[in-house]
Amino acid sequence: MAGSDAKTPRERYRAQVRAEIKQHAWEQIATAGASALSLNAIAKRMGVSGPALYRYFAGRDELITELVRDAYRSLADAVHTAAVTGADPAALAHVLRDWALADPHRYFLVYGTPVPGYHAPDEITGISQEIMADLLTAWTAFEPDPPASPFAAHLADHRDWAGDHPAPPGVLRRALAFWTRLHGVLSLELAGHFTGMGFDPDRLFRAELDDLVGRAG
Amino acid sequence: MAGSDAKTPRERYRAQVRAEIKQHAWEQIATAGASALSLNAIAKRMGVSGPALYRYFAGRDELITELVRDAYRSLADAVHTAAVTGADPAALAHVLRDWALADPHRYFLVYGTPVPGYHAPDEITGISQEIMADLLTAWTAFEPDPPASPFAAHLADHRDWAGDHPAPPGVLRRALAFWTRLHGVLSLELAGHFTGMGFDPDRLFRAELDDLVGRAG
DNA sequence: AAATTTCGTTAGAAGGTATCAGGGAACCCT
DNA sequence: AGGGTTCCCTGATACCTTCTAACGAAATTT
Repeated sequence: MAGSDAKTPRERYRAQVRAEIKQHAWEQIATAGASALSLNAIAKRMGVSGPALYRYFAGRDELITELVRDAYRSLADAVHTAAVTGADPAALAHVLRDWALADPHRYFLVYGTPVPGYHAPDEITGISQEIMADLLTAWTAFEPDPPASPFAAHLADHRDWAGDHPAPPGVLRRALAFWTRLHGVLSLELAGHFTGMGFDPDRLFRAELDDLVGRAG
Repeated sequence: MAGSDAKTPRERYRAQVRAEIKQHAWEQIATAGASALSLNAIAKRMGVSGPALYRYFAGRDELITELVRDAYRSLADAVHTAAVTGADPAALAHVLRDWALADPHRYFLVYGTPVPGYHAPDEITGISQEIMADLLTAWTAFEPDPPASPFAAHLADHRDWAGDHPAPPGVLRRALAFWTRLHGVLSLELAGHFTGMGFDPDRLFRAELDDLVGRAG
């Protein structure tokens, strides 16, 4: 967990209660989604009264923001763990898919419909860049210099999202397609848009992945 | 609008009020998203008291379900209008993109994070098949017999979603990729995940589209 | 030991969904 | 045209939600 090494007992207690609140929040989210998250219900389940939670989170929004951050962090860690052991893009794709299927609501918390007034803090864009960096590295190792294209050139001219990663234009293009295409399949699958269509979502995911890595889809 | 040809004055009045409620609902959704939709606020803006709306909709859920249905219908009509005038897949893609950009919250109502207990009624799956049929027809005209693949064969064996459309396996594969890839780009763009990344989302959309129709991406 | 900070409580405002009882208007039928 | 019926709207009510404010108790610091 994050920053549980506190000095004073008060801070330790505080961190522990915050963690407990978040855990209950995750359980609620996993059950009924983020929109059903209720501070009151969490308080009731913790055996304390509603307003008590406001000592630990400024409000529902701050709690959700923290959960989004944790979810991003969790995904970035999963991807990074695989990346440092030399995983190729296909392996990273399955890490992503496994992470998404493990808790669909968590995936939607990160990549789903944006909350009305919510705006991602800078820390989250930083985590997003971490994921992108691992993706770019894996793609560079897998296919050092993919064919260029006008759009790839455009990406090379607007590479804010790539940080200072030295990936060539073709790799930027590959990593971006990797992200958007797999998200397209995953989000539709998790949202249930494939149910009743008959085919196997896992095979679609693999087919799209095969397309990305150059094999026959 | 739908079904405004009623016999009795009572039914005409009823249909008109329902339409007015839905219009206010759309304004609210376009402003702050579906989660911010409030029956009370609609009633207030219409100059009537809260419970009055329950004569016209059983509750918030039924209103949202109706809005989802209307949104689906709107997209299907937009696609179909283009399809019957001989639009190719690229033109249909831009119809989809224009429809999505015209009201992002409406797009998320259809393809966004699913509502907790909500399950799509059969009518909606029917509309979804209409869209698919237009897609399959356009792809068949554009590329009558794309190369086969193991996954395309799987699709041909599980073609519930294609109704009785006679599209060959390769076309099924094309139409599915068309849907998932464009949704991947669009949903991430509309959710704001590209803001701050630097590149032009429209160019990414076109690049993915070029990839789909066989041109160099 | 005293002062201060922190915590959790109850009370309450503001707003939401949804149900119910009743009055009154509108419609339908005779 | 009048009588009966049906439908619509309102206000009251119950039960949620987030969130603020004020108070008392407990723990930490001085």
